[in-house]
Amino acid sequence: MKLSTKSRYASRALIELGLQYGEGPVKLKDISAIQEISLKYLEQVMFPLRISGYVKTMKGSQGGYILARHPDSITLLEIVECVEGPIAPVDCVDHAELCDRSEHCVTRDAWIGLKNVIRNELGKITLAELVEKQRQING
Amino acid sequence: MKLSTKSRYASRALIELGLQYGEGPVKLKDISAIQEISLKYLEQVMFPLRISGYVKTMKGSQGGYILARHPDSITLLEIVECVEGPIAPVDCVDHAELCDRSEHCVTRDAWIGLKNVIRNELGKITLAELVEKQRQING
DNA sequence: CAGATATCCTATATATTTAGTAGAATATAG
DNA sequence: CTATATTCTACTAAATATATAGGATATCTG
Repeated sequence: MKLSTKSRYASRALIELGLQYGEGPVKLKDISAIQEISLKYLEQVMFPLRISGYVKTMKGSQGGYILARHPDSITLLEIVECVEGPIAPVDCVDHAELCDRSEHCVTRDAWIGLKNVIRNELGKITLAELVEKQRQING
Repeated sequence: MKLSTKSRYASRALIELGLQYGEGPVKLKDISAIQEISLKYLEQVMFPLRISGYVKTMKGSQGGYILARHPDSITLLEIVECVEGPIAPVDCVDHAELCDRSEHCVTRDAWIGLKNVIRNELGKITLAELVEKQRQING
């Protein structure tokens, strides 16, 4: 039951973008330095976030990343599922056909319940909240 | 955010033991056949459950496994954490010292909240409930 | 006591996933 | 034109997951 570094890096990167929301593009190089994340790896982590429309980019000098949506409208669930794929503690939860016993499996029902509480919890946390907390910490 | 096969196999194996609770030992060979789990792998999965006192074993002919505790007193959380180790979506949740920024990390707070809802959900589900549902399915 | 059986213990193997690294191509500001 | 930043593709090392294998040990039964 671990999140990969992709979720963690993506969350922290988007918080950095949130801190600069409305103030022009932020370079990955800067995020990489502040958050101590490999630049090259961060580029890959950001890729699906761009494809899914959470961030926009501008190439070239003075380019960088900006949030494509208001921080209020982005949840931690969206970030995690975007970079990590759909959250499901067991594959059969989303794909019953993977296992013969899915139709009459009591544990599967438990895993479905688990999936729901995880998604519900992460869905309640918005990027805006995280950014605001970060602002208070930064002072 | 995946559970390993250990959690899934352990849960299903303990349900089988629960179905026979009070009726003598159950052989892994039988569980292996019913649940379609490799016998040799199942032996390894059961090991920590014995060490932690969830099951007792009897060697030799007519031997096998029995629950060492009443199904009412065993939760899915205990089973999962026994075979898989403590549940924490990110390592820093249980070990703040792993990361310099733990003290002032807003994402870590979110991961702690996530850990809590996961453990709470799994902690509410008892083996007895799962066994009872399985009985109804078996007819 | 002998033999069948089932667990116990340790070692090894394979496949997949994770977490990066590397380098060249593309686009843009100045 | 040049420096800069993203884009795209490929590759790799390490860790983890998922087993398989074989022999040792203990126990019931005849």
